[in-house]
Amino acid sequence: MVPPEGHGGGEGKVPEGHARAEARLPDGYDKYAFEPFAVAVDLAVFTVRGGEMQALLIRRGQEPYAGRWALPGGFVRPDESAETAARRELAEETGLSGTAAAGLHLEQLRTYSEPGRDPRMRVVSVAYTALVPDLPEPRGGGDAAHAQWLPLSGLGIRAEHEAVQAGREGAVVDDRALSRGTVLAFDHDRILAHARERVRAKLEYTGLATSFCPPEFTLGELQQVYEAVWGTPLDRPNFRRKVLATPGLVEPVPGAARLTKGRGKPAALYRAGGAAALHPPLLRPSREGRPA
Amino acid sequence: MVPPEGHGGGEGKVPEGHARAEARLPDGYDKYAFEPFAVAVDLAVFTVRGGEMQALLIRRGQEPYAGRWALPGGFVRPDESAETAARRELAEETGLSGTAAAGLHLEQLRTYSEPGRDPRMRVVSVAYTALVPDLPEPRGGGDAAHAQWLPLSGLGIRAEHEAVQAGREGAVVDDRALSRGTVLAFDHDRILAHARERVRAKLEYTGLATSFCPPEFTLGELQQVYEAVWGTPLDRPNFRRKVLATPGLVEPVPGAARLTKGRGKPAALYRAGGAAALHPPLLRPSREGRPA
DNA sequence: CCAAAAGTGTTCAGGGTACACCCATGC
DNA sequence: GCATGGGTGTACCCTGAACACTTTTGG
Repeated sequence: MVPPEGHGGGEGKVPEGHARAEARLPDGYDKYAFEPFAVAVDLAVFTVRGGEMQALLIRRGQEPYAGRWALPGGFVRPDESAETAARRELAEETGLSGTAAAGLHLEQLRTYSEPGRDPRMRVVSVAYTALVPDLPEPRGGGDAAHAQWLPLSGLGIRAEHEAVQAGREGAVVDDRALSRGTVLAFDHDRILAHARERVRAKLEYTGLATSFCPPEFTLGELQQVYEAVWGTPLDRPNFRRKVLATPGLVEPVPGAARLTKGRGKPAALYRAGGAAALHPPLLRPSREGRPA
Repeated sequence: MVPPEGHGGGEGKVPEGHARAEARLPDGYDKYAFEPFAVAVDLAVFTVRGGEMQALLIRRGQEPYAGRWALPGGFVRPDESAETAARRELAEETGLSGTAAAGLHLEQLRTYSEPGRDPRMRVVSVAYTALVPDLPEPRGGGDAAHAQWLPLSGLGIRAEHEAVQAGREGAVVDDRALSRGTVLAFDHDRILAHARERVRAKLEYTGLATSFCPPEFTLGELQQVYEAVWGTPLDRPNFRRKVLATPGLVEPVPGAARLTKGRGKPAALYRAGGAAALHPPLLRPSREGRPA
């Protein structure tokens, strides 16, 4: 912050830059005195389909990285925040209406600003993670049907324990050891890997898993979300008890019940609870070291 | 990302903007076709002194917000990443040499991009959190001695449970209910509150607390860090056992021992362990709801 | 000898894991 | 009836909380 002044000292720390620096007013500032940064948003949109996590990706038509998959995204417009831009892109890319997209979970992940990450110009990208339920036909409704769900397993995104082996021991996964190769355009492998790790971790201590579910869901469906994201089978009785014992995670829909796959006993329905933070957390099992 | 192309579709989604948009080349792009964004870094630098968390702040000398405290920070230069810029600013502001500052914990917090956050122009700020030990004289060694440590308790930064009361129930504190008023310049109250909450949370499941300690420290000192950050007294025997039972948190310095305040039994010395992630986590007690 | 800080031992309750068992529905 | 998924009960283990106690230093 504190643009032209530097900070407190008052010696006008404007970056010298190779920019079109005109007169740098001593008491004012010149909007165009800096090397231009483009500010964009990138979206890591996840869903759970067919028992595994999938990401919404876009096939690039032009250089650089023509033909490669990339994260959806776009520029931040002059009058909007990155958050707003991300929400707008999310609605466009999922093909949902603005009001429908407003209910989706959207969360800032982190910002990627390495100078060389786009070969054409300096682009600073604020990455967001979005979680959507398994929509019937989630692609862009109109012409932008180039968006597609792809399972993470086919994208060289490593599971955490593999990455930990590749890197050093108990690192919190800020590393780039998470993506096996360069499958996606730009640094999107890294972004997607970071986003996936964040989601995996957040399922433990937040009610995030319900964002993958439709408005009303059964505990079996919720368990499938956990199992898909963590890649671990869970004990059904214990899962059930933990979820119901966690205040604010889910709340029952009074009389409702539904069959799951045409088979078995009809299951009670639940809605997402209001609480975002879970106490106690719902820990995933094993994690190299202690048993289960 | 994917600057001038939009994404895959190929319809050149360049933001229209009130910008100096000249000819928008269909296959190329114009670096200056966008409203200029300034990209800056803001630093929330914390230490533990006198039994409480303190932040490094700077007194602003000019408008806007002249006379108010602000977070240290500065612009990202054309050839550096936000990470590099943050590291550079951290070294400048703490007065440490580059090599000494390289050892400090520095971590990206999140990015603030609301259009009106700086009244003068559009500034997108990537905020970082830094943790430093209680340095003897941590201010800028030279002329920039305007940086000062201030206890958070005097800045209207709420504790988590207060913020939770103010907001809704178990929210994960992405709210602005964390800062009581507007004490700092710009949106720095909010940034500082977010940073503090992150540090508090991260102490539970990472080895971050050692970043507040000198290279060699006693378990008593480490415990004081936890107690200061969480604002809760901890049971010494249990703390001791947990820390020593957590692989990679600390490692003993073979023969060393030191007195703590001239009094009592000399304590064994420890170094920070290599592990960043703790299993099992070191949970803080109570947290409104379950006892302790 | 006393105060202060470090370090050890022990008890006890709650929560997590594992697993056995019963219920309801479609075919 | 049988397969499939939903739901309940229970025994055991282990961690974490509480607290009593010993050790080593300076005054």
